[in-house]
Amino acid sequence: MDTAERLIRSAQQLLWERGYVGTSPKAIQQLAEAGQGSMYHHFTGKQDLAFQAIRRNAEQLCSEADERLSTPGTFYERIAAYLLRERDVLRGCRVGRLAADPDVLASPVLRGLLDETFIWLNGRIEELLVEGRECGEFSEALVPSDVACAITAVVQGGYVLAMSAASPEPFERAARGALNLLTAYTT
Amino acid sequence: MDTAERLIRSAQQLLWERGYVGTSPKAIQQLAEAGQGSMYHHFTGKQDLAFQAIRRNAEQLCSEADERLSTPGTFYERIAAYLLRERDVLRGCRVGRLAADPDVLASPVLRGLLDETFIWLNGRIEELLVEGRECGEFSEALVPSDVACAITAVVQGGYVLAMSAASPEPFERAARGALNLLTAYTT
DNA sequence: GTCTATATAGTGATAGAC
DNA sequence: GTCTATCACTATATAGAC
Repeated sequence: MDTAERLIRSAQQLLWERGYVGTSPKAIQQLAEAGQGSMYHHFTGKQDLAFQAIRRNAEQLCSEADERLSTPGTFYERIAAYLLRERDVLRGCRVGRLAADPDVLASPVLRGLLDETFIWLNGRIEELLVEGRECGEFSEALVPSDVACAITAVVQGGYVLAMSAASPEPFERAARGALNLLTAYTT
Repeated sequence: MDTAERLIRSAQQLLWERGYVGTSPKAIQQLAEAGQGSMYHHFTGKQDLAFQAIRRNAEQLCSEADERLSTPGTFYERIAAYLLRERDVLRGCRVGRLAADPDVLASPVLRGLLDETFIWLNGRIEELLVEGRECGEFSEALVPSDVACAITAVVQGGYVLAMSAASPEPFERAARGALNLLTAYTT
């Protein structure tokens, strides 16, 4: 694996674990076993490297989510598969965590990566709800665009609660709670 | 207002806006118009001051939430009043934001403040759901402990989505989505 | 209680040799 | 492409005068 690749992967890991402000170029270099000079040869600076690392993390998140959401079964089951999938909850969300980072919020280009990710995720869930409603699995009273957003939010908020508690339990309860509510709209 | 109080309030504001890692003692001093010496006279260091500021922010959050949750009306209406209350969504949650901060997570005493806050908030919402179920407003199929957690998570996740989008809209949709789901369980 | 001076370490980047 | 040197700046404190 070449140096640029090692730098990106190290940045991916550290951004996930510590956010942008909490991650220094030096820490990335050490984890990647690369020198100062290497990093600034391959990337223009911290933000450039972070951009590529965050994009990579976002792609992986979308890919993993899509896997569960595309599972066979009813639409309810597919959403349940997504919400209840095994996760290392206490690592937090590799994308959502950055939404609390002042430097990310101040940078339209970095924040844009988060925005895109959630737009995609939300849209994907909304599709399932729309289809589920059309085929009669969900009640007509269900509002797909709002409920999709609520489901996405439950996951992100579940991480926040779990990190605060230093326990995966609040995440799991929130996920079960969302499904419990969704059940009421299944016919 | 005395110096210690000004320092605490300045810290409250900066911690809310920028998190713990993103807030330096110097920035707090400048906002409070206090000198280096003053701060270290009244507090043992950054963490001590932050602890008191976060506790204050947490108390205010609980107090404001309780106000809406204690409103007159049906239990559904009280939860709706909480979810739909006017907020400056793009400021984020003054407590939840810190759940992404590596230094806060590494400090049991700081993290404990977040944990306590969400335990209280969750418990308060669960009470309403339990009472609402007992009086027949909600279906017996509703699981209060899980749904309470989901509601708390929707709010926290709503902030994450809104900050990412630099728009309050995702928060509002998530809140409406949660209520849309809850409606299905009202009799 | 508040001030200024000082200290150690870290941050984010640039320069130029190899 | 990588290395070391250097830089200006900030972070988080401590010391001691006033």
